[in-house]
Amino acid sequence: MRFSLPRQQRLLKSREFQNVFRRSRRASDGLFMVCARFSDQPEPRLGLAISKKQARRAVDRNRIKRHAREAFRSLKAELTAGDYVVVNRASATQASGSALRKSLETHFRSLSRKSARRQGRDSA
RNA sequence: GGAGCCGGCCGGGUGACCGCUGCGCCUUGUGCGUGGAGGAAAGUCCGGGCUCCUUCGGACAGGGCGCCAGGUAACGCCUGGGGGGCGCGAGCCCACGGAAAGUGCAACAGAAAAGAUACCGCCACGUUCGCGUGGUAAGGGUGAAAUGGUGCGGUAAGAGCGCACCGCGUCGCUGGUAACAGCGGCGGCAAGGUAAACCCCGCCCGGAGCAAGACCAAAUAGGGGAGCAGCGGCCCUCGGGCUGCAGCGCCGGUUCCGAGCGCGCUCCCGGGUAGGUCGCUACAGCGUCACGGCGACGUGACGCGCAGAUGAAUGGUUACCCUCGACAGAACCCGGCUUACAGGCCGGCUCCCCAU
RNA sequence: UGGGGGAUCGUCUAGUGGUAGGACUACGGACUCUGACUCCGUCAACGGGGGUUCGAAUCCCUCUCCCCCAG
Repeated sequence: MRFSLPRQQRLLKSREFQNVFRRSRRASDGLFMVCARFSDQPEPRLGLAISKKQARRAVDRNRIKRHAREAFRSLKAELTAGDYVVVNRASATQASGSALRKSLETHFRSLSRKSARRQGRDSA
């Protein structure tokens, strides 16, 4: 099932998050920062780092996480393999659902494109 | 028709496709079926269950509660009643025990802030006409609060000084389980306020919290050095073991005592690690009916199975409809309280206006 | 998720029921030829709401915000 998002394609351990944060490409705006570390694993994987500091209410955190998962799931097929971590900024709490989706999709695509260019240059 | 009071309830709906997650099933596949947030899941303000800590007993601290009766596992909650206050009313609100056990406090103002006194006054006497002495607390004035209130009598002026009514205290009777109420007698104004000041009285309370705690597997370690090690008995492989007293420690997050428990002790150095399972949802459970009760609630019968994640699940896209959707997301579980909340529904009741 | 602590001038703080005090800063003045130092003065606060009390920063209830601890 191409559009599914099982737990194997999620980042769960603290070590895995540290691994991404240590060396990663980043894209950000007022709503999110997305970090990506590319590797030769078969599928792209998603990690969520939705902080309580930036989204105080549980409802807001859950909403942001749902939109992040959904955006990743729908775009997964066209993304380069690697680990992606989504970090929320303060204004994401007030943003509408469609704005969150749009921002996330932009970040995922641009990071994926950068990696494709880099890999092309390396092979050439 | 308008204004208002009380109680209860709902919290977008129906499909399609793509996803997440618990459980079940089998033909184990990216399969099928089925379940999947709240009335507050929130704040963590109370009360319990559960788990561990030796919750053992007592004393003293400390904390909480506070009209009466009942409900409940328990409560600071709820129900009914009493008293007080607000409202025309339906109704609403109240930390509502004790000031005659003791201690403290009351700034400023005021004569005086609690067994003390007299500023302006009033009255009598004296007078050098300035005032002095004595009586008095009705009037003025201060203050948040001033030694019962109103009226009549009384008097030099006054005063519970006397009387009536009210208030207060006390005794009795009646009603009520009680809080309390009513009636009657007596007392004769004493006993001011403040207890969300200390306190007294009565009742209650051990502490920590599922990151509690239990289990499984793996790995690592089962060390090294220094100092000090009372008295007695027994065993024996002569180095230890068991045991009594003494001693030391714990006595569990307040302390002490008793009981109890543990024991070679103290210091220094070194090594070492984190995965999984259970706890985890079936119980003070939910619904309907009947019975008891004014009610909270209880009892019985029948029916139902209703989230259990662990970076943490309920979403996305789309179609249609409507009154265009508030506050807000379970994390061990219940009972309350408090706070937030678009809009709407149902039932009962009060007041005002109009018509008949 | 659970537990604990806190909120007073712009900043750091004192204040256990009776006029909110101090230091630094800011502003004004004095001193100086000018500046610094020093001295004098001024401005400025009890997180919000409710209750108890004659009177609340202080006592009680409630809400909001901030910080810390436990993986």
